[in-house]
Amino acid sequence: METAAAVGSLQEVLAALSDPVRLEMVRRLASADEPVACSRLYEGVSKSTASHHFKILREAGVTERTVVGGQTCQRLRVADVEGTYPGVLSSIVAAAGD
Amino acid sequence: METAAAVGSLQEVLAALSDPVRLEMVRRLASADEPVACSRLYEGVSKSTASHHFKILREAGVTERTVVGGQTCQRLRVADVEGTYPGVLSSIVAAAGD
DNA sequence: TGCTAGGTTCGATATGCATCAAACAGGTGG
DNA sequence: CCACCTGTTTGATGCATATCGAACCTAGCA
Repeated sequence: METAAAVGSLQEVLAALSDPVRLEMVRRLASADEPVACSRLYEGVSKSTASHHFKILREAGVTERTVVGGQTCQRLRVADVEGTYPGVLSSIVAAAGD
Repeated sequence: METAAAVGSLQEVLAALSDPVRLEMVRRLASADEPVACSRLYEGVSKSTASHHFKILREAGVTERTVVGGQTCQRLRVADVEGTYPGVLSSIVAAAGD
């Protein structure tokens, strides 16, 4: 199982996904299927707010911070979350994807 | 599709399920698979708080209020929610069920 | 007609959280 | 070395919401 942090509690994961800004971030990460630069993941909020949301997602174990070519990126921990709560992340992303 | 109210937005549903008290209510409703009297659905909070949570769940379209033999009961709208957001409710309940 | 039991509604409180601007940090490229 | 670009941290602020007690409603029942 990867390495670092474990996926958070189901409550944490659901709370993380229940915010519109964060759900959109996750949706974009899921459709990209690779690490994405922070700045590509949000619109309409300030970067400090976005950074706050990144932290929530990270602490819930839904995303991970990686650095790709000097760029700070976020990666969706699909396998870890699906392994812990099968179907939860995928069905939510599918439902959000319209 | 039943009749009355539509299932709420995905955000509403996730927000409804992200509270521990409400998730437990849903978990009990799911395992019972039939309408359950309000008083059987919670512990540790006052009845006014519980009623507040019932309202949130109802407004999210997750549950429905029915009266069975003079008893006010809550029913999980499994089919409606699954029809709107396939897999979301079932996978969350499964994950919560440990 | 009361009486009781189970839910709901009403304020009131308090904690949480989303949001922002400003200051900070760490690379990259002139 | 110095600006610049990106993301994070730090307060501060305001709104949302979880919580409670008390009052209210509504059936059933004696």
